[in-house]
Amino acid sequence: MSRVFKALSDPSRRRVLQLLRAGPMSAGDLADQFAVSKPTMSAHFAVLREADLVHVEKSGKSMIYHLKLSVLEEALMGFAQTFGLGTEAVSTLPDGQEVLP
Amino acid sequence: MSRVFKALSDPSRRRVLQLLRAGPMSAGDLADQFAVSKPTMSAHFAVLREADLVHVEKSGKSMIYHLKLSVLEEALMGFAQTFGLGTEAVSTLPDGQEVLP
DNA sequence: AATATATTTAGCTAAATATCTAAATGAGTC
DNA sequence: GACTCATTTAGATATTTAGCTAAATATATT
Repeated sequence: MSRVFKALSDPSRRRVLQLLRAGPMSAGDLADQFAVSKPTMSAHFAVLREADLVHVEKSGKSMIYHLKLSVLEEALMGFAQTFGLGTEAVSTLPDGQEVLP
Repeated sequence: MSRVFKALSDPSRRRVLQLLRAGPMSAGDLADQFAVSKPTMSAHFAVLREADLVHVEKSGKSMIYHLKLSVLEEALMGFAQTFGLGTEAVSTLPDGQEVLP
């Protein structure tokens, strides 16, 4: 849990996760989106791996990173729930309409 | 946002927030729940203040800390939402039953 | 086998963090 | 005003972090 929040405490790492939302991406393609050196990004990837927020698949000479959305969800929502957050029934019905008893 | 996640990345600080869920508490009473020195806890409190997760009220010679649940909620759920998390309509209806169109 | 490409590891610096003890500040109390 | 209690600040040290360049590793390609 600490590792997840630590991972999320850096804007670059949060952006990596956002990029991976759209689908798996190689380390190089990810790194190209950032202004820092590739070794620096590699270190960020390592932090995300240690937090188990991504999973890597080897493909030829590339490393393909995948977002582990379920892990993010579990950590974020699990923690939120310990504060009673995130589980209130929020209506998605048109305004004024209700589910009848 | 970074500051919030940084604040949440420490177990002691997360526990401080949990303790404050039950209601406001003084710095000393909070610190008594932990094995580290008071100055160390004071530093943790400062991190929580900088993340705007708590607010402090002076009372006599004590400092009373309050949880800012709304700030925690905004940060946590706001971030979750950028991943499509936390807003899925989770049915609270009896199994098999549905809202008709 | 030599070369090229993709990524990580090594080794470094600078800055931030967590911890401590001792000292300073602030607010009641005698 | 002197004393006590609650908390924070100062100063020291050890660890971690983010960043860099240069080197190493692994896989393809020629």
